[in-house]
Amino acid sequence: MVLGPEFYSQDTAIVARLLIGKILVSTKGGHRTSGRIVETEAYLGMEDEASHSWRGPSARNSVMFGPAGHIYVYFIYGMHYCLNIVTGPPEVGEAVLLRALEPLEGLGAMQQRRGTELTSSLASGPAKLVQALGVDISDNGTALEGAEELWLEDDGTEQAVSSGPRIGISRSTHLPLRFWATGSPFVSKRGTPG
DNA sequence: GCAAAGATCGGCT
DNA sequence: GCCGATCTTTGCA
Repeated sequence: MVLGPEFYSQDTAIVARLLIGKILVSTKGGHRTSGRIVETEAYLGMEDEASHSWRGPSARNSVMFGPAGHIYVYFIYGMHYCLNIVTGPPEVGEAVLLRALEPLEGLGAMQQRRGTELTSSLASGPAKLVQALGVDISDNGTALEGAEELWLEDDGTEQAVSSGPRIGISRSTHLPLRFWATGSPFVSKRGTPG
């Protein structure tokens, strides 16, 4: 089944945890590619100084203050995009960063886009999964439900989930808002724990 | 206006 | 484990 707004409107940390095991599907560029989400991070509103939204709405983060279930894509480090899903009520500006996928469909297209044949390197990082699925800034602000190029599915898989501090940030580092599929070899490297 | 940091990755030591 | 690539956004003058 395809997930709808009532799913994304829940508490952001809950959504981040529930997203582990769900399937992200892309048909961009005429290739069907998909992967199971194995790692996410929650980014909250003004109490979370690591979140783009903590100082309030701006030109870049405005999508975070829009409807839940929409996509927030941003450009970082001069060369990478990251993919987020807007969550919670619109006025607080919260979202979940997708950090890693286990590749399922369209391995050939992913290998071509990523320039590697190593399955464990195709989508094991936030910028990697964006590249593997052909996502770019044109997806910023689009809705997941009813989309023709990018959406999420639930195939009923039950997945054990671990949690811990987020990666690659310098503020609010103590918050345990990172979630990953316990024992999965497809999570991003810098987050070692099982 | 300018300077610095940033939710990263890949290559090299 | 460290470093450079590369450019947008933000903070401060």
